[in-house]
Amino acid sequence: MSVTIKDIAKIAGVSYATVSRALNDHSEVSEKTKEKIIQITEVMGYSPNAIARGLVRKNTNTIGLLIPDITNPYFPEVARGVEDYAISHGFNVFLCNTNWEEKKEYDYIRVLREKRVEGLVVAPVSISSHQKIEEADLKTPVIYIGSKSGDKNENYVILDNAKAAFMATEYFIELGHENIGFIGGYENSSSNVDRVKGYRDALKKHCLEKEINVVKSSSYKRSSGYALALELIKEGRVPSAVLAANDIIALGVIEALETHGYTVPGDVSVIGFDDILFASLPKINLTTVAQPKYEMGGVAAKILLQLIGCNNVDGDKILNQYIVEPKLIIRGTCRKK
Amino acid sequence: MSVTIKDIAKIAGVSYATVSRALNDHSEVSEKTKEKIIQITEVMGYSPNAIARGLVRKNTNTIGLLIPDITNPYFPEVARGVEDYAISHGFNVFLCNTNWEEKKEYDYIRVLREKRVEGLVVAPVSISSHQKIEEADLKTPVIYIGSKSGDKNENYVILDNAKAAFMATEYFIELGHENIGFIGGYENSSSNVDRVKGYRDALKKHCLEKEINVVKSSSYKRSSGYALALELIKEGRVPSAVLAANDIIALGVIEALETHGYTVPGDVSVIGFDDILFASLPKINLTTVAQPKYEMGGVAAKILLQLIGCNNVDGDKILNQYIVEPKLIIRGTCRKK
DNA sequence: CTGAAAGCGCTAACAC
DNA sequence: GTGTTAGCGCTTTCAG
Repeated sequence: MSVTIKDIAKIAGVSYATVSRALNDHSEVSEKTKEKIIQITEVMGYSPNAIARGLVRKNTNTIGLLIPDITNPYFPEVARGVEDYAISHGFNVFLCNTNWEEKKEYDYIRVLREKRVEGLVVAPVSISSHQKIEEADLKTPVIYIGSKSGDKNENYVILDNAKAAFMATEYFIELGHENIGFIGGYENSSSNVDRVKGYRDALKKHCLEKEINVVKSSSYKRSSGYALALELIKEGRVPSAVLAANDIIALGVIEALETHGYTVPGDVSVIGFDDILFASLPKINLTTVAQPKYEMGGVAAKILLQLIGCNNVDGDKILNQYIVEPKLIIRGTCRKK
Repeated sequence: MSVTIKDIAKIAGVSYATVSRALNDHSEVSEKTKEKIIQITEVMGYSPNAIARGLVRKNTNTIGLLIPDITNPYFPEVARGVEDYAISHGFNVFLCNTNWEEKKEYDYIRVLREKRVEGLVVAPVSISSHQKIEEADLKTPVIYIGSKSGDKNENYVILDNAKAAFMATEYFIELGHENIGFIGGYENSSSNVDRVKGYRDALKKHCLEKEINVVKSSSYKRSSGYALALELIKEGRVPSAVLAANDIIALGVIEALETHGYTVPGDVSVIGFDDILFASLPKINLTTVAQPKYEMGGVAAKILLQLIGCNNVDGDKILNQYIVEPKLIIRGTCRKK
């Protein structure tokens, strides 16, 4: 098959241990033989077999990245962050899209384990993913992005979701809104729970809680935002402001509203989460709670590599539980009531 | 370290070959021992070592996917297509984002080769990627998405770009436009070249070629569309219609135009390529040439698996050079001149 | 500085 | 049915 270390040893007239040493830049090889070997290596188009090397060295220099929806611009941005950090520290990343399916997530975890990735950064499908991963007993560090289960020993990087929702809701209130709804993603996702909490706390603080507040959840998709908003319209209880659990849901909400005679922000104000690239388009101009996506990915990768024990990790140690401050980006989808 | 086949053999009181056979479902193992082994396997949390298996079987059941910009919604959609097909046929995919950098692409090819992926689907950074990959002499099948070099033996799935651009340009002409510009991506990308050709052919056919047609190219990014449109504005030669090489460029063009006092489609009509998800938002409502992204990914994966010799491949054989028919999606960014 | 040899975890003949 | 053994391509002692 492909050329091996033995082939090149034969040609160079040395033992294949020497070839190995030369290729791995061990100091105890004479410059002369090293050069010779490297040259042969090149003419023969030798490519080291990472599989074989991994077997003896017991490492793969690979981490896994589990993402639920590569189609939501939030995640590619995060992925770029972890990838860039990992690559620049000698690790490759195996990016897997779980498509919001628990089974797919589970299958990937199994496969990645078999492939002996040295760590996992996971943006879980749901809160139960944490337990599932715990049970899988990977023996390999795991860091969560955007989700936490409450386990004290868990590693995560996450937006301060409660605070973020609180901020956004208070902003609505400052604008004079009293009937504020929340349209969420997966009801049992960690961030959804925290965002509902922040939203409720803000209402409570301003004594706006008596209202029959609308809180709906289904999934983190545009279609779901659309469908939920449609329900509201049909039920005749469209609030004057809605906080959506992410930008694409917000986009779906706006779409439903506008195709049914409501104007945004004229009739209803909308705030999203994430600040995806498309939120800033003049025509979209969505008010939203920003997350430093790329940076969060980088931080997650850094923490993971720390955990793996990669000593290349640059700069100071980071805490294993990293909470990001939210930032409200005020654009054009909100208006004074 | 982690539990191996030998550990479980010892406990089961059999040779480790038997364990291997049981785990791989070879028929020549008694049901009884098989069951026993599988049970031990579970209590001990055994996970087969894909590295070791790969070494002896000489396969990895993994393909590589090179994508230039995971941040452009076009590519995640394609990626999902290849991933879904690959997964359902027993292959995993190593998704790599080259970020439009030749070096990164090159590095990934090297790494993927070392990891012994069994095939590559690549959406190249530029036309020179083909040669580079050719020279790398992977000994592994490669299929290109959205790009071809002219090499007759090459495998690809691609939109009929010339036809697509021709269609779009003729549509402009039907609407009465005579001053039509083209704002491209990378000048030396295969699709850009073909699209310029289609655009020029359409102008030629309708004797509109004498005009000093604007053809500008830089990169497949929104910022580049914005910058190029800005140039046009400053040079005072804004056409009445512009064909953009993809949707995010189109979005950038529209953004530049609208923030400088032009209206779309009032003053200038715009057509993009790809029909990304966001193009269909009512507020964007971009007229565009659609590509069946997900399907193209699936087809690419299918062809690649055929090439690899995976006999699971379902249905009929597909040609190794698959050209997709373009489809013009007429929405709201074009108007009669 | 270099060679010989063991062994990483597993599969696949080949025996019995 | 099951055990024995060689070996996948490489790194790494241990000698010399």
